[in-house]
Amino acid sequence: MIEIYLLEQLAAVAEHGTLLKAAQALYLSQPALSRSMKKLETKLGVSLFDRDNSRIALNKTGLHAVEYAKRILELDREMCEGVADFDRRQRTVSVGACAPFPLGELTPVIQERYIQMAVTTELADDERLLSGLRNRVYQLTILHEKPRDKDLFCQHYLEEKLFIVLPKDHPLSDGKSVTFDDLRGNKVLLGAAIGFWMDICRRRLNTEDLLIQNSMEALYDLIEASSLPHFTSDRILERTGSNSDRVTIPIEDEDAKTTYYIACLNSEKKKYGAVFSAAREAVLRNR
Amino acid sequence: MIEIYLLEQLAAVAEHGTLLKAAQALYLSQPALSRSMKKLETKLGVSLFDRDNSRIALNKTGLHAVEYAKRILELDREMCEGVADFDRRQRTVSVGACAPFPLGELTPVIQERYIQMAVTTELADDERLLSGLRNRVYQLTILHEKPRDKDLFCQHYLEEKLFIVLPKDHPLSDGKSVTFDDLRGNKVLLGAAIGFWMDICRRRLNTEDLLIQNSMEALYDLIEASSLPHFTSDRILERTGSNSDRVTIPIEDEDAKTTYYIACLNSEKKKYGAVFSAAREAVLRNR
DNA sequence: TCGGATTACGTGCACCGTAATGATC
DNA sequence: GATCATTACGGTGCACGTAATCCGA
Repeated sequence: MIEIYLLEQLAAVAEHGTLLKAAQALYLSQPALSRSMKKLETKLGVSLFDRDNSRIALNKTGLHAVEYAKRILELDREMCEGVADFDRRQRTVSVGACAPFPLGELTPVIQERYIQMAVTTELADDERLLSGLRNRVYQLTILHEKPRDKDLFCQHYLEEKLFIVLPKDHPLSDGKSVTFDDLRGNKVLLGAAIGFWMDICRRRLNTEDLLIQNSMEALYDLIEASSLPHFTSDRILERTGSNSDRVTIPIEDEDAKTTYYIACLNSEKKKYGAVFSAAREAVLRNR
Repeated sequence: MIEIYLLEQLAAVAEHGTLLKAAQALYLSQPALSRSMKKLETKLGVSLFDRDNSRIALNKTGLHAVEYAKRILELDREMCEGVADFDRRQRTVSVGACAPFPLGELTPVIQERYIQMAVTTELADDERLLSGLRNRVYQLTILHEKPRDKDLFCQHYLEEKLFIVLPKDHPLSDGKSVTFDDLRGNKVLLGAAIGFWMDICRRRLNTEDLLIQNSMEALYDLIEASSLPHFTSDRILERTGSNSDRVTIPIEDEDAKTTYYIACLNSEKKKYGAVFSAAREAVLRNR
């Protein structure tokens, strides 16, 4: 068996052309390299260099050996990274969600159950969520539609309904409820990270009316500083309460209401059982 | 970088289940293995085993690492063999031929020119000879037809004519020459290793009349001990002379005469230039 | 004379073995 | 008590460095 350090040295010699330069690059003395290359030759039982008493050059066999060396070194590197990466993934729960609110609800539940685990969260569209589950990019996902796939385990989580927040003097502020069609033509402030709600807004309102803010800071500042409408939801209102300076009106369209589901691969159902039961309990407590 | 010896030890532990058994298999002490596995873990920065204070078992990350280890070890082994093999091929000329006589002529010529080279020879049919040239199974071939391929270099070598050797009292022994058709119905002794001549014999004579001998010893014994006809050629007669107890008659059919060609890949024409010129000289000397 | 490879010699570290200890069945 | 892993300690081989030599442009 040829040890890795010999292959590294061989690769360095191939790269730098002379023993001296290779030795410098490896922080090694020339004699050490010279001996290593000799050792390699005796171990392999072939000569790898044309020796000119004052200069060495890889011969054909040497070049062939270098190709092997590179492949082995590459694989060795890949192992170092790959194993660490695999280990990290073992200790990480990656949650993909279609919307921010249920993600914010679920994350602490997971953290609590899997103390030693790292939890990473991400918003993504439905397609990426489902493919991510299969690719093991996500271990858990929050969806707003029940997936049909037999290989996924899916549990009902919670509901969310959209509201619009208007200034008191807004023409629509009188009604008990509004529709997306009523809102059409009004500029609306909204955050960028709202998941699938963005699709709904894009479909039901005019694109040019959507004042999308990448930073939540900016969004809150603009809400505060302007009299522009913005969205909220029953779930958010439960948390923060409504602003008495404004009027908060439900949106009555069907697609302003959604049901969230938690899903994972059937094969990992047991592994995340604690999450599912904790989520179920949390929902019941909330009623 | 992870050294090979650590990977070998890891693979052994994976294979044998316990440190003790693995250590025995590796002719190593348990403590040495124990330390090595710890070293591996610190080098990779992950834990590879579930330690039960009295028993260790690979965890998921460990199993993952073992897969890498196996691949690297396999590649390392492949390198050891592959490089030696490559080197051997560099120093070997493999000659494929369609018939034994020109092969016997050419081989010493090559040996003489390439002292340090090993020469291996082989009889094969035309198809294998041509594909073998391209696959680098053969570096040189002796053919009895000029190949059409543009990527092959081909040089005229020598001619050979077939003769039949008959007992003096044989009905055909009077004539100046015979044809295959004349011979049809007569049993004939012949060796198995006669290359493409066997095809000719099969085509022009009855299969059941061909008394094929795998061993040349057996063939010569049978020729000596019987009065059965057998083949020879002008080339062989030049060497051995004719037997005065028998009658040696030329076969006049066109396919009892052949011309041999030496061929190699165009790309290797220079490499074997010495062979081609030596062959040309040998032919001229012979005239 | 300088760049570059090899030889000779001494050194330290890293890997190994033996012995002892710990832990589990 | 048997099996198996770990810790402690002492030994040794081997890969390294320094110094010296050799060779060719």
